[in-house]
Amino acid sequence: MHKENIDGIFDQFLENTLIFSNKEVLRHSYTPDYLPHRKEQIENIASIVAPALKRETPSNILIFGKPGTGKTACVKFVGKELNEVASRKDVPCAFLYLNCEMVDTQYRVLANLVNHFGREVPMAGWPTDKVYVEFRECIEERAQAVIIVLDEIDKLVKRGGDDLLYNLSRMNADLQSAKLSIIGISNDLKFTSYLDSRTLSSLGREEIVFSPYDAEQLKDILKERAKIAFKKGVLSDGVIPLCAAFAAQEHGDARKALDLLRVSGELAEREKKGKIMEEHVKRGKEKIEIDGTMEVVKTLPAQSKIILYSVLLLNRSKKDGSSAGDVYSMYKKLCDVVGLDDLSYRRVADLISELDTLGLINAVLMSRGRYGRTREISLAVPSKTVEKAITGDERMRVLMNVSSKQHTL
DNA sequence: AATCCACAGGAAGCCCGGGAAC
DNA sequence: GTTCCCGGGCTTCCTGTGGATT
Repeated sequence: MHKENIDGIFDQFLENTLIFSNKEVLRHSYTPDYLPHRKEQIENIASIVAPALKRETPSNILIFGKPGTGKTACVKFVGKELNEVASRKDVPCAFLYLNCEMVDTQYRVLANLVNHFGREVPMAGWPTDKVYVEFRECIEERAQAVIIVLDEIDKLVKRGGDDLLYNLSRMNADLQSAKLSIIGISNDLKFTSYLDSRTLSSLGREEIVFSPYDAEQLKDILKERAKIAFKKGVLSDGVIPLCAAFAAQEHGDARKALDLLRVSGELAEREKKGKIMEEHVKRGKEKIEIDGTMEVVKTLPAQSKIILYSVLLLNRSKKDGSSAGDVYSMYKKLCDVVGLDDLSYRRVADLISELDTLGLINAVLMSRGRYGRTREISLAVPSKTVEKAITGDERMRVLMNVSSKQHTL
């Protein structure tokens, strides 16, 4: 009897998929078999990488493009094909993918690579050069052609991993039989300015740019996925164009378009509607924005939460943006209220920059002439959402009692 | 033209914890 | 245990700077 009950609970969710037939297709982890409007780039990458199959060294590649322009998907696609051909023809060839957002230091990248070949290297503890030696032995041993994909390579470089790139790009010279080449993927066009010129000339032998999708192209992408993702006839006509139009506004980000389509579907499903309407897309857009900021703010470290709350309070009492100095003195007061030690100005300045890159605040460098140079800081997301997310944290609850009037400067 | 504000942001170094090796 | 190495968070000290005011 109990069992029946439990089954019943899940049946409710499993059977009621009026909308989706395969939701996975709409997630970004999914690599599709067909990438509309990227034929040129795929062929380009493939032609550069192809020498690996003839036991020659492929040139290194740098790939640039805004988020959601299909860089990762294309590279992974080529990699998959390459691995297939290589194993069919019995050519020793390895195509390794690493995301430098997670694996963001020289040591960790190397350790990851070596572990990939089945040798054990601890994730900490060894001197770096020892890991280098290990890596070289790995690939020499099998006389492999190794293609390393470093996704979000700009993150690695900004955190001081440029040594790694230098060393890797130079390594080819003293390899006996193995071949090594690197594909770097970056969102940031200017990241090359952080690189040593020798590294750059080797790494950027080939450059490929992925331009943002326009609304028409996004429509094609969405249509392609929608075929697999949804049951027949659940999409009303305006849905895909609307998703595409919203995403086109946001720099042609295909991921956002897919997210929007998925969330719209989920909304429709939750309401037990058999059809996704344009209205679902509009609400879906709001939901994504709010959920996104909630999540980001909630996971912020305590110090950053206090800084963000300072910006919020200052924004409420002033019309224009506040200076970094204002934020800091407010921050110190709030630290006192919460009962946390305050950090140095220098440190807070860095945390402010982080909040800026997260898109939670806008920090614009302004020169006020005689009155100095400072960043004018304002909130970039709805203050209600931020307030809700921060005061949801037990430790921050006392901040609810602080009104902006009490603490104007 | 010189001054000078209110910071920006680089460099160096400290301290800690995680982990390996001896 | 002691002694290494790595990397993150943080502080201290520092030099650099756009432009309104003098």
